[in-house]
Amino acid sequence: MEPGKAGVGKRIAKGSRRAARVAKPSRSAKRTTPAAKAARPKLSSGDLSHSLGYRIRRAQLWVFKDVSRRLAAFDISPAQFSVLSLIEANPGVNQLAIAQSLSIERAGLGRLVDHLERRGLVQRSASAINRRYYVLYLTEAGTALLARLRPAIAESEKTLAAKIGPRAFSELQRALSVFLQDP
Amino acid sequence: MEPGKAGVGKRIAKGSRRAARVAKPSRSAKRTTPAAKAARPKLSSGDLSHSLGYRIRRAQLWVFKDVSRRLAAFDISPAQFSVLSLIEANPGVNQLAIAQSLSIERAGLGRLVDHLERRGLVQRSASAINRRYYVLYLTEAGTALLARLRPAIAESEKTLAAKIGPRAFSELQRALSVFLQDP
DNA sequence: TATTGTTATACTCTATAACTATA
DNA sequence: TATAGTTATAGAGTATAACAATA
Repeated sequence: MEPGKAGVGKRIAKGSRRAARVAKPSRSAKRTTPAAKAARPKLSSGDLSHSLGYRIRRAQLWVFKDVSRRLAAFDISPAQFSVLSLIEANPGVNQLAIAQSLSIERAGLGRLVDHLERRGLVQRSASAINRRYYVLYLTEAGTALLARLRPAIAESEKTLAAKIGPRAFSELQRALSVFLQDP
Repeated sequence: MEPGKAGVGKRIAKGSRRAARVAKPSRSAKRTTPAAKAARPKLSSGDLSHSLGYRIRRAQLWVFKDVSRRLAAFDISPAQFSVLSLIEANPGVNQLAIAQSLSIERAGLGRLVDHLERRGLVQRSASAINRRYYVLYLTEAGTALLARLRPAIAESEKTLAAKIGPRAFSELQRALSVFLQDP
């Protein structure tokens, strides 16, 4: 069958009014279902659930959702936490080294550090020996915040370990350690 | 130390010319380093490498990079592959069921299905019994493409298994299976 | 009134590319 | 010529919010 055949691609504009957007504040949405969601017949996941990529994505969704929720109490994202941790472990690093270590684009990392600097968590100063570099340090505020973030991360892991069992948790940690080497 | 003190936040506009953007086509960039990248001293990852979230992200980077590269040969993303797989395993599903099963927003899924429909891989037709529904089926082209995608995924997993060892691979699969249950 | 799907908006990530300043 | 960093841009993904059609 060729692409674009047999009724495929019809979809007559079902609601083509636009540009209304009056921002009516009342009638606050609740478009996520309360119940009647459990009453739906579950989908077969087919081969998908056997694929490693799918499983890793499920794991990431689970773990990141919980970690993000806990870090959000400090207005910090997982990526920001990683950067703070790396700066603390390597005082005076430059931005490119962090970007490469975390597999983040240097442009994106620059914006991220901008934000941390504006919040007074990171000090960015020009290197004396090579003026192309910015060297990064945690401020006292950054060090203090990081000390409060770590227990939040630990709480998250403890919760997961309790949910899946400490044995399964440590096996998971061990199995994932193969990815810590170079990419 | 308060935020915004002691030289923090200075950053004197180091290159404030903008709006040049002439799109000179020659001199094609090569801004990623050829060598001299191995010569850099490696960063200490500090506590970060012990955190589960960090390990899962490393794993995801590794696996998705390889899978994406292989699927890109068919101009398909991992998310599109998942949707095609789910439609094949559940002919006649509606969009919301897929979105919930994959933890994708329904708005984003709509755009994704739009794309697959335009390529003639998915047929989207109105349900006869409930006219709010679109029911989704793979076209013959979609079925045929999926049959060619699966070996690409299998190749990727085989490559990883060879790299880390079949024992480590199956332990990884088993350890990750705890996330297949409900979130 | 609740549900399915679409559209719009915004914000983040990612990936490129071009540019400045420096080496 | 190569490197560190910034800026701009475009594409995805995510998260809301509003809306139409339908139940």
